[in-house]
Amino acid sequence: MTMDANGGADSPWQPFETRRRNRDVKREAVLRTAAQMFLDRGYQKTTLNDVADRLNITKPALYNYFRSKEEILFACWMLGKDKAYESIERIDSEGGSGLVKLQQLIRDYARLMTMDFGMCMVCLDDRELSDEWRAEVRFHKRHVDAAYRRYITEGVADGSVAPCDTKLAAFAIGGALNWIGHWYKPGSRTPDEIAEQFVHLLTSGMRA
Amino acid sequence: MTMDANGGADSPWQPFETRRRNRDVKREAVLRTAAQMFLDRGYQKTTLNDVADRLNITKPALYNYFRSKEEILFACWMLGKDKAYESIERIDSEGGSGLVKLQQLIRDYARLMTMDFGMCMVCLDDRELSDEWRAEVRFHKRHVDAAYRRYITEGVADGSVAPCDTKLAAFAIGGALNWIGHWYKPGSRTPDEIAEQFVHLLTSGMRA
Amino acid sequence: MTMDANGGADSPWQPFETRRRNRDVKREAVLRTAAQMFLDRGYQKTTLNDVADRLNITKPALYNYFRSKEEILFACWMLGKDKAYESIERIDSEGGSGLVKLQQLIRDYARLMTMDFGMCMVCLDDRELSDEWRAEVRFHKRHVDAAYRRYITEGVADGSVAPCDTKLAAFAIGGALNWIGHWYKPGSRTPDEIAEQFVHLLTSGMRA
Amino acid sequence: MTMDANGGADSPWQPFETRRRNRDVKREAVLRTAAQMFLDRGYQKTTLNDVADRLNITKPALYNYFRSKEEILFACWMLGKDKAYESIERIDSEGGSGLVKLQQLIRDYARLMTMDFGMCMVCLDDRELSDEWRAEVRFHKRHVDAAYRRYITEGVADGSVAPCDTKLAAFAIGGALNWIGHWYKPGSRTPDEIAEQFVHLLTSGMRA
DNA sequence: GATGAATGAGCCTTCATTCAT
DNA sequence: TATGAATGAAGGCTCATTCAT
Repeated sequence: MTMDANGGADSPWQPFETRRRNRDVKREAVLRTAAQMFLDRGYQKTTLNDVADRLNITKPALYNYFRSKEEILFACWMLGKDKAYESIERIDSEGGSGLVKLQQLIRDYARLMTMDFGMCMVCLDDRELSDEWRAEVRFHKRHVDAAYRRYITEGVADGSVAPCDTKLAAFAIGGALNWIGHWYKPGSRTPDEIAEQFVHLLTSGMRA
Repeated sequence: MTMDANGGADSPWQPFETRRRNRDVKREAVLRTAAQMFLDRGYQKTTLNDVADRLNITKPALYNYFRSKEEILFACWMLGKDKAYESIERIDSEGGSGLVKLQQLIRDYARLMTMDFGMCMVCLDDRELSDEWRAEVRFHKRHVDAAYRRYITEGVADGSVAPCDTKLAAFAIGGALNWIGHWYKPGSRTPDEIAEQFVHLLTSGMRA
Repeated sequence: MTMDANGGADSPWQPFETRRRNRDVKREAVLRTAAQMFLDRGYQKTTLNDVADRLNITKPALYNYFRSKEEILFACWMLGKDKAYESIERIDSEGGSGLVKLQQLIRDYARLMTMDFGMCMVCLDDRELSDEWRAEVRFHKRHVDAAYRRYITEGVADGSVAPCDTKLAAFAIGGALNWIGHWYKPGSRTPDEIAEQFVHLLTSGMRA
Repeated sequence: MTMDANGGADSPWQPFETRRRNRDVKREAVLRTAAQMFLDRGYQKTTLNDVADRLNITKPALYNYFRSKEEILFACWMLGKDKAYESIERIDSEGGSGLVKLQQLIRDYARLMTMDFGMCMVCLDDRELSDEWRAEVRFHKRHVDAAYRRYITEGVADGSVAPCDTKLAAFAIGGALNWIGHWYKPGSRTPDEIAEQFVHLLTSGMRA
């Protein structure tokens, strides 16, 4: 088998940097495949053999990239979380009224819910995780939830949002958004259309 | 160690005594216990031994009331479905504007989501079920979903609801409500309070 | 439910003799039903529930007539054995040359193999029985086998049968006959036709 | 207690050592061990644990070679069938009178019945198999049976065999031979002696 | 890095049998 | 005599994980 072009000249050993990059590429492939299968048939009903088969490798090979099935699940969750955190950080840095920030978060989060790793956050059950990891997941869940509440509270304070039960309002909005992950299938409506509609549907009743 | 300290509280099976009563009572006790445990730790991670232990019986005794673990899951789901159907039928029979009907459904459904069997409908994964049963569950899910859409459509027609993307609006409302099952814990807010708040939050932006 | 005619006048308690007779009738019904089912689907794959269902009673009711499933199997075997013993006794008492006796035994045994209890002797596996019962069954098997050998030996002695390896000849004849139980289905050939043909087939080569 | 005293004799799995060899060798070892145990104590009463124990492995390891217990049973049967088919093919290719062919088949089949896989064909109950496999087994059974009938018919046609009821004659011969599997124990008579005697016993009465 | 083989733990389900009524 | 309910024991199968190569 000839070596492909992306490595060292003639040596069968690719340079360290290339090897590490290959490794990361493969790790991510495992992750993406696993995420899709977890979403498709459920975490418990997806065996590592299933995942390995789809990747054309064998089960033990997965252990080169992850220490356990649970770690794969955790990593899926973390990828989604990163996206959510990025949104929140960007929104916070951009400023604006509470309502504007809330609308931006809804927009971003709706789009996230139409993507694999976003779906993982709400479709996979954190009770599959060990105590430690579950604690971390729940911590991040609360962080996202806190952002909703914070924006609503800010909105009420700055007059852009009508007074309401902040906690329940955040749950309602979060629920509507999270649920996207449960019903979205690529098809009639694009993620952007969904996002805009949800911004409208979820905030038109909240304006001051 | 006292004999009944560990949770056999409302089990109709007294440990080794007085175990003669109505079959249906027992069947329902199995169902309620199983539902709680499924919700608490997940369907897959709940073993029939766990369920039986909590009921002070042995695993095979469960098979007097259900033919399989899966049938228990299905029965849990069906109980929740019955409640939802009752609501829809009552609302349909009582009449009123589309908006009123929608509000009534939100109210009922929010309360349902705070009860065990209601939670089962949204927290348990229908992919655990065999094809046949899953098909039935999904049929009923669509029936409930159709009610949301119907009320919205009626509201738009009778002028009580502002024109909107009916399908997405139904998903948004349904999602917010379904999600209650994922976060509700008896505590700060009563089911009725939640129901009223959700009626307000989810419909104030939809009025014509 | 009115009492049927076979008991005491007006008393709901039938006289002792009648009750005992009823009991025997029922016991035999259990036996016949069980035998047919054992033959039809195998001993292990026939559950006591199956048997009870076909009799329109419940499983524990069977225990009024038999102490265990194994005892039913044993009883089936014994019924077949009784028939075989009767044949042998009758043949011995009637006398005749060895060949005549052998032919008579073949005739009787072939017919027995077309009847339920006869089939039980060869189609049911005595390894299902406990050591004690199995020992008894095997004792009787040897007794029947011994009859074959005895008649052959007598035949050789009295000149009606050509000299041969007695033991193997008995096995060959016994095997051909026993196998009838494995293939016989009521249909093209009657038990009597089979019996006569087998007499011919199995002894025409043995004549002196 | 010595380590290898208990029967791991010909197991390719040395207890905890040197377990690297050909996959087919191991698969066949599983098969042979299972066949012996099925014959010895019956299919149902042989657990996979029993089989695994005797092979010095654990139960799930068996699943590397077979997908189910039933498949093991089926494979045992097929091995016996292959031998029978080989005989028939060879006999057909060698030609000769119907009687000669029949005698040759009796000879081969009698020897087969003294070997493990041959015994499996007649001592194991095909009702243990699923519908599909049972159908295949029965198809092959009929094929072998058809060979007996064919040779007899040919013999009658070519004058080497006296006219007779072909079907019953085939059953008689087949039964006598199959039964060998039920009584044969290595001991007083060698397989070859048995084979020769059976050729004589079963055909001397059939000559034209 | 990848694989074939093996393991240990566990779970659902079945069923003969018992017992109180 | 018959039953509904319950049990104990066991078995087949799955699967994440490990290990030697």
